[in-house]
Amino acid sequence: MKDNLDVACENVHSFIQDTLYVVNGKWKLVILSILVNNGTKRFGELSRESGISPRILSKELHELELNQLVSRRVCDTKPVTVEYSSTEYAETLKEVIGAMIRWGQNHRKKIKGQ
Amino acid sequence: MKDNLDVACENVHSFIQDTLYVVNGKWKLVILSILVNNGTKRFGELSRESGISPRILSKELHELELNQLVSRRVCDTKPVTVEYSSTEYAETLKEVIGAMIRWGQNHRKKIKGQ
DNA sequence: GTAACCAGTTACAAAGTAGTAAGTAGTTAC
DNA sequence: GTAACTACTTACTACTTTGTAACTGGTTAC
Repeated sequence: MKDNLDVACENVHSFIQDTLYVVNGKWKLVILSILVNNGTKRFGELSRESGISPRILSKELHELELNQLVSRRVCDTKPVTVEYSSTEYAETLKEVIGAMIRWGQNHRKKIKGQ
Repeated sequence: MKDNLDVACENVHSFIQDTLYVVNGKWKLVILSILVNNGTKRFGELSRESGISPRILSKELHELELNQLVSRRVCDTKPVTVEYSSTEYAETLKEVIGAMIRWGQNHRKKIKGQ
């Protein structure tokens, strides 16, 4: 026991909680997966593509920025636009995001088959 | 773009949502990480070790059972005890759980260093 | 000046989530 | 019979999260 994951800590679950604290809610990992996979997006693009309403999107992006997972850049285009990108630190979440994408794909297959 | 994770789907984020739908909330991944890492636990043990109150724990275990991630076994001991184990299907979540544990560890290190 | 586009924000309502505290039910030890 | 242990369940409360709809403020095109 305890060695089936390459971690041998007694309170392994506290690390899970730390991670969940940062990427909590319905949307943060969705936003990050879009930015990490597809690159920079504007506010409106993100809202349309993810289906997140402006209010929520704005809040989530603020929180992601606080945790240095997303960076915001204002462009002086004719109607001002704002670009959001995933940071270098967000790249460290790729493993988590990738694992969740693969599990979701597999799970959908499993559910369909039943 | 789009090839930095080994998935090339337009709506990769919908798979994330599928996964989140199954392991949503503050506690499901914590419970699973305990069962996957430490093996079978009784109801009371799980409650004490995780700090989850009986009400919530009961609810979460029911939902995990519905999704075939946890199995319940009643033992006819003197005061009846109930054993909860992670299922084979839960093993497929190891990648997700492991990734989150490693990220949590790394993140805690990063926060401390700042 | 009116309409349109962008990036939000505000007010409000609804729904979901978590927690506490106490109770139930069955068995056992004294 | 009373207390204690197990595994829950119930009632109630409080808080958080999410959503909708409408509005702000700045710029441009007609």
